[in-house]
Amino acid sequence: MSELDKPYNPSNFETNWYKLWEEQGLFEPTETGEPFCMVLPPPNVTGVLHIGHALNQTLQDIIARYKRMKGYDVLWVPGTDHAGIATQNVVEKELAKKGISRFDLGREKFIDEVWKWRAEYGDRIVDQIKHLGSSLSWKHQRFTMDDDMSMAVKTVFVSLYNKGLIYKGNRMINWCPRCLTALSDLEVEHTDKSGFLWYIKYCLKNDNSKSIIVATTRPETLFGDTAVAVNPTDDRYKEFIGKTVLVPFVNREIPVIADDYVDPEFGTGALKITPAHSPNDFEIGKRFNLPVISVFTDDGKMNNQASKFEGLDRYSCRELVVKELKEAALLTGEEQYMHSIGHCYRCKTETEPKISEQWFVKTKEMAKTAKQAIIEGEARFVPAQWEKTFYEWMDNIYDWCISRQIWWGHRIPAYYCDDCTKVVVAAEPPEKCPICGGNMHQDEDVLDTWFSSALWPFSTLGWPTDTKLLERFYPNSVVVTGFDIIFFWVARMMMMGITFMNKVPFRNIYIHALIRDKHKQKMSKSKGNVIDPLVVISKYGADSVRFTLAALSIQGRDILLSEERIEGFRRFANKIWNAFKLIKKLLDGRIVPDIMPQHSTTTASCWIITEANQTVEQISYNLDRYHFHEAADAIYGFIWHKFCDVYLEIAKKEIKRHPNETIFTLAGIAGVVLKSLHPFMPFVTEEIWSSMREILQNGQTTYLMKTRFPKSGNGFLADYKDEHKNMESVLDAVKLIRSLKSDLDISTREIVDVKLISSDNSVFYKCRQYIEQLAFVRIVDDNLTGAHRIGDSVEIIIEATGKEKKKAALKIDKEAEKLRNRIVQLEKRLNNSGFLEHAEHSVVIDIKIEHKHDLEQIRQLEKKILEIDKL
RNA sequence: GGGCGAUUAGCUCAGCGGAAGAGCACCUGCCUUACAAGCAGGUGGUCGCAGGUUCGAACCCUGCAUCGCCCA
Repeated sequence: MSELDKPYNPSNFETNWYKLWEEQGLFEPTETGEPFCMVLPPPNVTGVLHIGHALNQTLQDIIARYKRMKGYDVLWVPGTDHAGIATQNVVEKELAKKGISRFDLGREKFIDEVWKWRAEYGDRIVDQIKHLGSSLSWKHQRFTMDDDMSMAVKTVFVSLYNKGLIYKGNRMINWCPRCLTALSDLEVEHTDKSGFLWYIKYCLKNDNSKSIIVATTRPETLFGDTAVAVNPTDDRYKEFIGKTVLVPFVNREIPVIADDYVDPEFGTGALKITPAHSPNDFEIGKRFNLPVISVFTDDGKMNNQASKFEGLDRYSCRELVVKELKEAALLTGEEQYMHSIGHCYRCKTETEPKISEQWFVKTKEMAKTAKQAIIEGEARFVPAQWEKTFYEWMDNIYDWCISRQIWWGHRIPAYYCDDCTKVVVAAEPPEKCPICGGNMHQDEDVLDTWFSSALWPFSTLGWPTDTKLLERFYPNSVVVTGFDIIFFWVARMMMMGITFMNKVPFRNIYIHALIRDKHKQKMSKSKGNVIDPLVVISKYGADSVRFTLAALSIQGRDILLSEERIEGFRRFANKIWNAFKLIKKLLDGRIVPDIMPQHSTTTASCWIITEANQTVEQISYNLDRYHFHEAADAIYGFIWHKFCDVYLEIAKKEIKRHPNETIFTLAGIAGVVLKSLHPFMPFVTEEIWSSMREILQNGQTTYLMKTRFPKSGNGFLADYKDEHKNMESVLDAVKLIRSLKSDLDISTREIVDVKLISSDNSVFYKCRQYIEQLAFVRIVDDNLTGAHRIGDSVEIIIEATGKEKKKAALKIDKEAEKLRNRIVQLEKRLNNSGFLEHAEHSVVIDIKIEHKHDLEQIRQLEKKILEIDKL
């Protein structure tokens, strides 16, 4: 028994197809056709597939399959990211369960543990990806810590260092006291939190009676204060400038300084200056040559600068300081205050600004070039609105802190001499110091994970080796990603790509939305509103999940996803399944002739071919510009409301009247449907294709995946304008009859007599069988008296009693009302000389035609109303 | 504080100068030989507010309001 004879159940076949496609090498590039390349944004090796991945990959897979079917040579590079901090955290947690810290193991053994972990769990997300149907070129799979990826990283580092674009410097960075590493600006998430603004009294040295009150959100940093600053124009504090005040608890003498930076409106207009713990204060400190006194240890505790508070963590210290200030009458106020606090993007711990010696990439020039490339159209954002955001960021970029004080990652290829100050930066470790011959030791730090992913579009293709792959597939065609990593990833790929390949890394940058729940809430485990792609795939099938994500992908809008939506599109999959069950039955094993008639002869065939032609055009047009929603909508509407609702219904009988014509059209359109749906729903379409192999493929074995995407206007698909118009008139009549029958309380399936009146009756006579079949009527020539309905091209009459007629007439009244309003509108325009003079000629003509048509219709309607009134 | 975006049917959104559309939801009939996971019919909107440009505005411009996101 073929699968098609059973009810639709995607779990019966999805996994098998993926295995087959992969085994047959259908995901790999073929070296024929125009090259088309994408790199998958590499998911974290520690990660599990979430719905965001599902969206990202669905869209890419639609592109990949579509392009393949269009004859492109598609390379879609898969891979995973070593995710430095995240992975290290995961493995450290595992070890902690056994009571072991990474310091117990030491660097080498710890790294071994991470590799072991990777060997065991690293393929988890890769397996999950396959459930989605993503047609990734697995033979080209990469991991950011592979040897050749490491070589690319080292080569880039050395080159940038030699160009002076990488330097080591002592600067203010963001520090995570839990991960114990520096972070880049981007890796700090700012969120508004409710805190307090405390007002603290700093007494004048030698004059306890006078004091200056500062406002601060961080009283625990006062041990690091080295000045109090006021605005030079602030009259309140003029007398204090240049004087000395005492830091509470430690009584350190610090100056009162005047600086424009201070906002007199904020707090008391006086600021405590702690250069070691605030970027702004650090700048002021530089201007005034203030000492920099750090009060925290690396793990966020108070150090020996905090006198008796030493050893407390930052938060308890804050509490205690406030309490004791209160007791000492140095706290003059306390108010609720919302302020923005930085958090580590990996562990959500509050970060600390910290002065530290780190490695940096000079980004200003590279950013300028990257921006220029977008301006000149070398690469293009879709939707274009992201350009502005991109420019904004590139204009305000700071140097990128790339060193991390962790162990898992690409170790910085810088070597220091044990005996002198020589530093060697090289891909290969130097044996001896080139100056003094001393031993060299490598920098302890590793690089920011994003440093290696910035090279992804060319490192995965073999760079720095000059490979065929690189030559063929760089620049990549498009990169598809979420807006949340435009800066983390896209911008850095742009900078690195241009610097090392002299070309942008990709021509198009498609930015997709974020997925939220149906209440517009972000999905999060703590809220319990996550949709697990693997769960919904097993419930509804990957095809339904994919189609849902594509259908909801409207440019520039967030996706509001719920299981109900997926369920809805599963109905669509089911509809398709059943439609093909019917097609198979209708074709009854007949092989479609090789030579198809060049011109269709029946009205219904011409109509459905025309509709299919237009649908294929719409899908191509919209996929080419990344309008996934519109493309999905076109195929959905065509299949359900044109092919199933109309053509298949007609075909049930038409196949007896015009067997050849109908078989050819049915099979032809069936092929078009499967092919144009395949990028969206690869599994069910391939399954149906295979079960109809004899019929649709003339007995040959081919994968649907390998067939060509339907082309509009290719001889089979064409616009049969006249017949299409005729069919629309027929469908108009059907709609009128169904509606009138419903108003007359005649059941849908009850066959009644109907009379059609039209200025050109030939169409309705030619197609009378369609009408009779679809509307369940008998078309008669007798002059019926009864209820009427008037449409655009035809008037219909069904016999009815007076009472029913009155009921049906209500509708006519309503229609007449609408029509009259419309005519008034049209006449207003036609009587407006401005309109006649300025409007485009064709518009005026259209309006005139419409007006004439409406007048004719209202005339008929009013005639009917008169007749009915006489009853 | 700076920037970006949104505001159209009950909900989610198309439309982005020629006069209001879809899907879902809802209501009413139907167990109809592919599908009740279905079929047929139907209800529903001064397109956020106020000005302006235009013969003509949901669409362009200017303000305002509300919401969301990013950056400081």
